[in-house]
Amino acid sequence: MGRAPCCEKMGLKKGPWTPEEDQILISYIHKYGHGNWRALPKLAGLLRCGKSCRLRWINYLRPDIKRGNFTKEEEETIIELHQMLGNRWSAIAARLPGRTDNEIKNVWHTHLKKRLIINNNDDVIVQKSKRQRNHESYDDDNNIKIDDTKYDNDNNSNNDSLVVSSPPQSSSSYNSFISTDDQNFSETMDDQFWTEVFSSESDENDHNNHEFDFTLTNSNNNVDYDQDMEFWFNVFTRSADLPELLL
DNA sequence: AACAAACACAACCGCCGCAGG
DNA sequence: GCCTGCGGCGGTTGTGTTTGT
Repeated sequence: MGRAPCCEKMGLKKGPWTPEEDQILISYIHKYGHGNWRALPKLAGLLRCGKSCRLRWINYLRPDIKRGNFTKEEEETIIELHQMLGNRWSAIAARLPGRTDNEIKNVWHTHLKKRLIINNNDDVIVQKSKRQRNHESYDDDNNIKIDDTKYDNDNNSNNDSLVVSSPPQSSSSYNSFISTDDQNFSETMDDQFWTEVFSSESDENDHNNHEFDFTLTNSNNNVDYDQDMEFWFNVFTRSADLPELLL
């Protein structure tokens, strides 16, 4: 038997904090600080355990917490740091001023993880949520349609994800399983950089399900596959200026 | 409009490492 | 060296909200 949970003690309250409790905690910490979390609730007159007080203060009440949605830059930083540090949320939070480990963890699990997965073959998988799968998605900035995807049936029989194979190191073409609306696709790609879209094929019985193989070339006509994960993430989430990525 | 499914996020749980006795 | 208490951390859950059917 492990140690009993601290909040199971008689009379200690659990669940969401009330504004009154918040105010008591804030006032106490402003006056006396939080030297001893275990003793704090009793001294402050709160029917909470020390852990609960600490969590509430660190994750919600602290004055230096930045509220609101994560910016694109913050999300990219999280992805980068997660590549380096793994699930060390507190270490990641330390590099994102105003954000808490809990918040970052939540964002990762609810947004980022579902959008970006590296499988055993080092393939980059951009996975769509079930809700996303039911809708057509457009990037507000460039109008690229990112729906109508062809899903990888071998690995994802439930059609949950879009698999992008690792770029070949010596081949002159990069085969992608990207499927998109060909008209939107060609309109948004700068011909100077994205010079060719070829061998497109579509299922005659399903006109919403197109598949393209395409070649990526930069302005010097040099194929450039050697991009890091962030690049591919940006490409498939349409969160960056695509042609500039190839410069 | 009602219900179900999916999402978002605050909060809890349990483990671990460290410090002090 | 061992035990205990505490803070900190990461995983998980609970619940309110949003979106889809």
